[in-house]
Amino acid sequence: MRNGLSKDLIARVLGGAPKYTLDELETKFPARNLPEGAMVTRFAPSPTGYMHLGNLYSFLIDYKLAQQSNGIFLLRIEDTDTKREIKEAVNVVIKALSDFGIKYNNDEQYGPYYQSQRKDIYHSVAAYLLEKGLAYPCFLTQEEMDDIREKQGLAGIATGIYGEFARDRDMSEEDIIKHLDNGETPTIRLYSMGDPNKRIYFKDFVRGSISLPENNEDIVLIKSTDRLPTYHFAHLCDDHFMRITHVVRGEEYFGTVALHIQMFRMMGWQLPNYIHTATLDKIDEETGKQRKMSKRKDPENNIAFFLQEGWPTESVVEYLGNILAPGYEEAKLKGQVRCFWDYELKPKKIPGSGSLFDMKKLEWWAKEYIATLPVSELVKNVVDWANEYGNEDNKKQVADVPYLTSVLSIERDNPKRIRKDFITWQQTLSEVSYFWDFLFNANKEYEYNKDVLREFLATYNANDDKDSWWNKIVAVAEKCGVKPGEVAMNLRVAMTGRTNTPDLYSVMQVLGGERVKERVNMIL
RNA sequence: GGUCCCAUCGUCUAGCGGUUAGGACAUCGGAUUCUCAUUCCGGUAACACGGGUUCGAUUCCCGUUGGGACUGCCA
Repeated sequence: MRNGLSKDLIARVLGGAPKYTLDELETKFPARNLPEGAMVTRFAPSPTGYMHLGNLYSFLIDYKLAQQSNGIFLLRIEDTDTKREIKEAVNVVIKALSDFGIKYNNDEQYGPYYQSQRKDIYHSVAAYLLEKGLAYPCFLTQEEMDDIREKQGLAGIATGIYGEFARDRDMSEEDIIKHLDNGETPTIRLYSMGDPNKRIYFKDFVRGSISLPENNEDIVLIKSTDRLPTYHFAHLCDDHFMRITHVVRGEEYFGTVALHIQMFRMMGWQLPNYIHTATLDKIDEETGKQRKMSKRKDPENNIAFFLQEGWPTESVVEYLGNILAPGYEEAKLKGQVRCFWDYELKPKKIPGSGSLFDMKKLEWWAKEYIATLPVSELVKNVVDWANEYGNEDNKKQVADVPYLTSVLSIERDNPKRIRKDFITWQQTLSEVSYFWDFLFNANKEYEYNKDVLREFLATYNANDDKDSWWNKIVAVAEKCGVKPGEVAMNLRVAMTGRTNTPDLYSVMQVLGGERVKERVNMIL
């Protein structure tokens, strides 16, 4: 602790007098009146214009915890990095939440929810700290700090502004005034009294009891460039005054917990519960090693990728849900729960080690999910996808909804035996492309038995039921001296250009008599 | 370099001192009177290593190795 600054000096240092006292803030943002056990969580992304899988993983946990405890889930925009701000980026965040069916409840009383609009709050808390001698203005320039870091690096000691390197820690009011008169804007730094030789103990919901060395860095609380708070200070102020009970964040924040605990204790505020999640990884193609998913290298790390390719968002939720709530899949297979939102997530079970993202397993979830959909829902999803993300061909495919419906209805009547070859909305359309003449490619390579095709045409009647249709195939086979399967295969290739298709009779019914004849004649 | 986290089949995991180490995905076989898909049946496949503690370690402790995160006026 150092000498506290006078009120006038605080106002000069902060660029204005604080608007609130601590007591006023406590009254303005009172403890929430919620039932026992209700969790208040928040998703707090910085708006970069890009939402990655880690974000999704994180807000799924946040939302789930609030949902299952009858708590509250908030969205807070961490837009304090003015250098990196990107227009429209907030919309990307909001769209991501809504695409995945997540609703947030930003009740007005605890707002605003943009950190850039909460300056009064941060400055009021900073003023309190300045007054108590728990923080101080620091006039170190970027160059000076770079020098310090370099020297520390050379000496092999921890980098940062601490101890003897914290030049302005105990600067007198007179000197502070001199710097101010000189037109300099200070950063506000924490006056750290931590001793790295001592340890700080805490409980993480995922990792259990942990201890870390105390923090002795005089970290920046308020930046000089824009007078906005750093992450650490915003976390302190916002998670306290928004009355967040459970802070879910990536493991990259794990090392800063000692600092955060130090700050909460300094304020005499109740510490939130921490849940530090592990990374989502993949195997690096160049090195063959496991590594965190990367924005630059991995297109599938971008949530938008899954929307563009038409993955059912529900299946992505199921897949990630099973990772963050191990046991979910088993419960679902046993019929104990219908979907992820019915399954209780136990914070202690959230994995503490990185998971490899497994596209094959996602595909399985997607197939399973689509197979449970009524045809009308399938059609709706495919149509919506095509209109938003599809190419011109896709849009033409979905123009005739009744026809699309009959195409997608094939082999869907028996709930126990629904085909599972649809993975994404996009892939669904390409899977059935041969049903549209403008996409149909007659197969010229195949060595047709043209006698078979001629014989078939001679007796074909589009109105035949399945049995009569099959009986005719058998008859053609006998007449031509081949197996019925060969007749079917000749027809299949002629109809679709492919050797693998769903039930041939159904395909031909949907195609219709005219098209069937037309396509056979194209070969003959 | 410093600090911290993690470690069961290829992948995601169950296990909480005594189990034939279980499930799912993937993979490989077999069955299902038209291919494929589906469905059903079956198989291959794991406790990183070394020390302890214990009558007994996958499980508890220590070390090694391996992987990861952090080390910014970014979050």
